[in-house]
Amino acid sequence: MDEGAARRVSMADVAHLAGVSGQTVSRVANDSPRVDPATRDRVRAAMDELGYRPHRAARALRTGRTHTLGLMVSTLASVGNSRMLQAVADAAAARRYALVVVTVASAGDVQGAFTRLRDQEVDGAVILNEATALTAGELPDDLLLMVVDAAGPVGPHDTLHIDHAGGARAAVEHLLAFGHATVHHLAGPEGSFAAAERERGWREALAAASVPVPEVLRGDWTAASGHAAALTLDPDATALFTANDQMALGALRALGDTGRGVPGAVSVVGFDDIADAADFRPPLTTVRQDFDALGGRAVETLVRRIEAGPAAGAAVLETTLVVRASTGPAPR
Amino acid sequence: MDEGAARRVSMADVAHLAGVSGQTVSRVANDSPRVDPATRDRVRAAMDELGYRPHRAARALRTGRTHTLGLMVSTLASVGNSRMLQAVADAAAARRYALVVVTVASAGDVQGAFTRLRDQEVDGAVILNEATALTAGELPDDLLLMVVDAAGPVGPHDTLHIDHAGGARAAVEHLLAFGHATVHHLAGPEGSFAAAERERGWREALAAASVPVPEVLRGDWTAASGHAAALTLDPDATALFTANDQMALGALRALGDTGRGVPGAVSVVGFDDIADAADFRPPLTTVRQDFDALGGRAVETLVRRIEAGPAAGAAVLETTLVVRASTGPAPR
DNA sequence: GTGCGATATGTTGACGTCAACACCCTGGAG
DNA sequence: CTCCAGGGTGTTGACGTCAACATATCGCAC
Repeated sequence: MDEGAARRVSMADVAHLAGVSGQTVSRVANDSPRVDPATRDRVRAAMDELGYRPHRAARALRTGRTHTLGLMVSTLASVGNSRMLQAVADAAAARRYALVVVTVASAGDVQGAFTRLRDQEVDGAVILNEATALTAGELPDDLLLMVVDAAGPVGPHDTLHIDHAGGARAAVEHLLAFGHATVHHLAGPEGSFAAAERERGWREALAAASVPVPEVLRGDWTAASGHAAALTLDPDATALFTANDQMALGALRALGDTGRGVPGAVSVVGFDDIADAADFRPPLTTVRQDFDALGGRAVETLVRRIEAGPAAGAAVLETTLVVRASTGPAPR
Repeated sequence: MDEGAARRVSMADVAHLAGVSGQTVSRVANDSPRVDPATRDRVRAAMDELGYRPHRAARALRTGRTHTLGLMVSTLASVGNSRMLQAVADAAAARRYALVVVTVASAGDVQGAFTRLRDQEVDGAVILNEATALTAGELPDDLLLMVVDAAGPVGPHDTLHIDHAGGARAAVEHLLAFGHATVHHLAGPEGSFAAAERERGWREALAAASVPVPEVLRGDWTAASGHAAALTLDPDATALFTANDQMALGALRALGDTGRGVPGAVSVVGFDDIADAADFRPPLTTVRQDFDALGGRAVETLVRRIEAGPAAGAAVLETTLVVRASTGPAPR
């Protein structure tokens, strides 16, 4: 009776022990209501006794669904992306979906990344549109996608994004309220939706206040690029809005090294509110985006599509301004 | 002939088009040598024409292997963990393995996390032993694991870790060479292997130099905890080794706020060399660990075990000291 | 007592793949 | 000419699950 090799426990084993058919075990495993409570208990007991766990692959083969989500991201080096990943991972786990991560090394690798998603047989995927600058034409329509950081519904896909522009406006208005003549901007890389939106919000706020619009500085989200860009900042500038916190870190160093105190000489506002921002010197005033809500919402929408069906839409999440010590009145 | 619903392309379809049996298609798909080159070309052409992709689930069902790796991690909020994830994801992708991420929310959730890994039917998993403080007793032996940051082979499992102690020694020796009377230490949380090892290296280096060992400060890897701990630093301290860069960031702020210049009054060394460290104020001297090598090595070993077989071992990777501007001579 | 609906359970087969085995050829040795 | 080796290919069946259909049982209305 006792087989040498430990064989996997299958439904048939459970069925045999519980004295029912395999189909009934299947029904119990899938919470079908069509099972007598007494039978259900008996089957459950047999499952526990044998340590039964359903076989994902077999289930996937039969049903065509893998109960797996994908996450496509360009890099995990940026803190924002890491936070998103964590949020998406948690949200997926809460819904008992697995999460596979696909990184897209270069812009030319986007189609390869989609192929990898298809190979994984994911039921759906969250696309972090950061730096990959996807156009509708690049998005396949044979995959169920939730595109984070795209302007509106892209083809048949849902989209979701933070209100980058609104957050940027709030940052600029905060600075203008301190009496600064204008606000300079250290933008993110070209081709990034988030960078473009934040820049747009900055422009709008300046325009609304009828204030001159300085030339834009540009970085690539890294602290190093922020440092380099800030070294070229107009000597007369008194207020700087950087498109993310890490570039703000670099800017703070550049300003410090050139003898311009923050916020004494120059006020600085970042974007993201990464965990470290409160410990920058000085602690950074920044625009907080709620990564957990973003990731949760993305997964929620995706799962609803998987399990229910169509209805593409777009959603926008609000930001909040977190005021710390890097902003103050304009020097007189 | 033309079915309404788009049905998946299977081996049978390819076989039919190429005029061979399904088995021959299978052989081509798996690079079996037992196929006539002409036949192989014909099958390949048919695959391309139909857009055939093998069905992972069916393959997994048949072979019992999913070609999927797991990564278990406590949190992705720390930059080090994110970097590891990225490295592991890239290494797995290079070997055409999928990667599923499992986060373990609390210490009590460890077994739940293993269950999730089993449910995913992973062929093997990389365990980042950060903060979860796994003991051998907690590690299941029905999963193939590669434990990163464990002392030696754990049960049947391979292990791998950075030479934390060696890196710490190098940091301390660097500071002592500047003439500091001793070096204080801001350690990581209790129960963390990395934190314990770094602390050990610090102690060893002090002992080797016959220098007094100050009381240890302790944080939880976050910048905020580093700030709080550093506020309690001995006023006479002139050198501080923090167990990671993010705590160093907090410490830099605390020192700055209490009027102690770095490196004028106090020299500081971190650990990790995160991307931002070069833009701290001042740029941080730190111990670099090569996350890419670590992740690559972990995956490489794991895959070899999966595809070849046993032979548990342990490996240690070296660190390098990166000297920047946060360290200097002891004040006289 | 008959008929019928509702509920509970069982039977069959197929999802796509690949291992094991069976078979057919070709060519060379004896 | 026979036999055999070995390469190339086909046939069969099973992995574990679940949808569809079939069957059994019960209660109740007529």
